[in-house]
Amino acid sequence: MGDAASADDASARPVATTAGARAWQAVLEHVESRLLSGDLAPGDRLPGERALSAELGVGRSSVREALRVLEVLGLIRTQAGSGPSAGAIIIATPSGGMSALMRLQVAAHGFPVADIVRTRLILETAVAGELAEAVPAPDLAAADRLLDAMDSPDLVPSEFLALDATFHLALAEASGNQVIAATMAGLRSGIEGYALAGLATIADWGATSARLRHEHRGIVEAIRAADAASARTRIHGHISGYYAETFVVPTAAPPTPTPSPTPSPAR
Amino acid sequence: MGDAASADDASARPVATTAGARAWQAVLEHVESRLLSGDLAPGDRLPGERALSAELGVGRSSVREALRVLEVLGLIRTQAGSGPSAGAIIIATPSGGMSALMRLQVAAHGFPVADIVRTRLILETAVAGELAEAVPAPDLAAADRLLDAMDSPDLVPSEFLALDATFHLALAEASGNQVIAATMAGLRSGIEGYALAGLATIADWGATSARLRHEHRGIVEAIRAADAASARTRIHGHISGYYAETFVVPTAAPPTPTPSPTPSPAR
DNA sequence: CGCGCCAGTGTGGTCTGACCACACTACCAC
DNA sequence: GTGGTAGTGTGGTCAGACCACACTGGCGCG
Repeated sequence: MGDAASADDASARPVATTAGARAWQAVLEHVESRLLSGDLAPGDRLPGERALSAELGVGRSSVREALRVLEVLGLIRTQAGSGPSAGAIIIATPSGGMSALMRLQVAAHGFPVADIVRTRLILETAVAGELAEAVPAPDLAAADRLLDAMDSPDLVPSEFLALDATFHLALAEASGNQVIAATMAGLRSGIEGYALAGLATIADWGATSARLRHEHRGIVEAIRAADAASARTRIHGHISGYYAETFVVPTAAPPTPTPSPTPSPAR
Repeated sequence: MGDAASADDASARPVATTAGARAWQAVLEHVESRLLSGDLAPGDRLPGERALSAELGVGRSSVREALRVLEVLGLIRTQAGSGPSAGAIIIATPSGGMSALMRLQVAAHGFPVADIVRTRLILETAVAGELAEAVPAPDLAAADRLLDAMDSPDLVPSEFLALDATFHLALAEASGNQVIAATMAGLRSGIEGYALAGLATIADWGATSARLRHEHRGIVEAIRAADAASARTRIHGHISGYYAETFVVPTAAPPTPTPSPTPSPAR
């Protein structure tokens, strides 16, 4: 299947509101085209299932199958009852869909954990570097709050890990790149189980958490100091260090390239 | 999954085979747990919809909604009829799900096109660097074939672009990182429409395509020469160059960091 | 005996109609 | 005016019924 363009590709590109071998795909395409045309935008309500069913000439079950997909993909939120907040409402929360995708693919052995870690390494290293180089200093308030919360001495490891994950996500969000932020959320979700399992292999949690906290501070510090090289190196060591400590994940990639960016285009 | 508003970290983790406010979620969780336990693996057939329905005590429609999600996410392939290839079969083809996710999120304005391009830049630059540094020289045969195909003089622009996309995907696949390969496939799918639209803004297609072909050769050449720095710089310039030429997408990130991998701190 | 056709069977795909729980709305009694 | 209640429309779920399809097996013909 790894052949050239369009081998599988679940949804064809007919674009037409109709068409589609399967009825539910027609619904998906209809919604997509209305989204692309600007007819539908985040915040809008989709027609009711029965209305959509009648409008497209398909059964309600088919409409529901499509809506289910949209819901899992983080495109809509459904709410029973009546009133302004009821029905299927367009939202754009990719992290949910990304998380579901990653978790299931890991479960089905579609994504090796090592690949996820390596991808995290690449993305986070790049994010740290970008944050450090960002001209208008990025807003790290959320990250700071999380670091403070992680200093609380009575956190159980799993709580600490949750804060840790949120901290890394906060950095990605601070970069302003929504694709990276959502991808990071998904990656983390995919390896969550493994990170928790790795917890058991840590001998001295106190020492490890202290080290992690220190590394976190160092990363934020490097970003604030606009020291991209240091930020990249630190975050790379931080991530690969944790996985090296908990379970064997060949990090493969070199610690990190030095920055030396060209002066740079504005943005 | 409706974590839109509140802190989204840990949510949707019931894990239990049962549970789940909605019936279709129970099915999803059941499949996921069987996947995690190794009870189900790629290549296996899921029980029939009717059997699953009876087994879990939910209606067939609910089972179907869950299967639809699994199908879109690239986890299963369904085939009507009878025989060994019929039914719902576990596969692990994340690129399909990733593509659907990206396309729809872009359509719903959940993902700005600029962020996708920036992410592509980061991933591809890293991939090029890794390929150049890979100890057992990576297999670039697929990439070579695509480059040869792109030399054909009678390609229409859209065909050329399709080959171009496949070439970039081939590089990602050569890196052996499935997460990156799938992500790249998704990213490309999300901006496909924009790339095609940008085609119209190119004045001299012949010159542009010649330049692209030359840049491609240069990238592969740098990788073969194990010149990571050059590979990174070239691919960064290649990608940002095309988008700069077709439509305004602030590439933001600096051309690319120089390599200087761990082992040999040359320079 | 061998080959080809065809009913049988089980699968996913779809539709229909029904019921439930819920949330909001409107109305009516006090 | 205030309170509660019936009404209405939504998604959520279920049950049953077809259909198209692909494979299986047996039957009949050569």
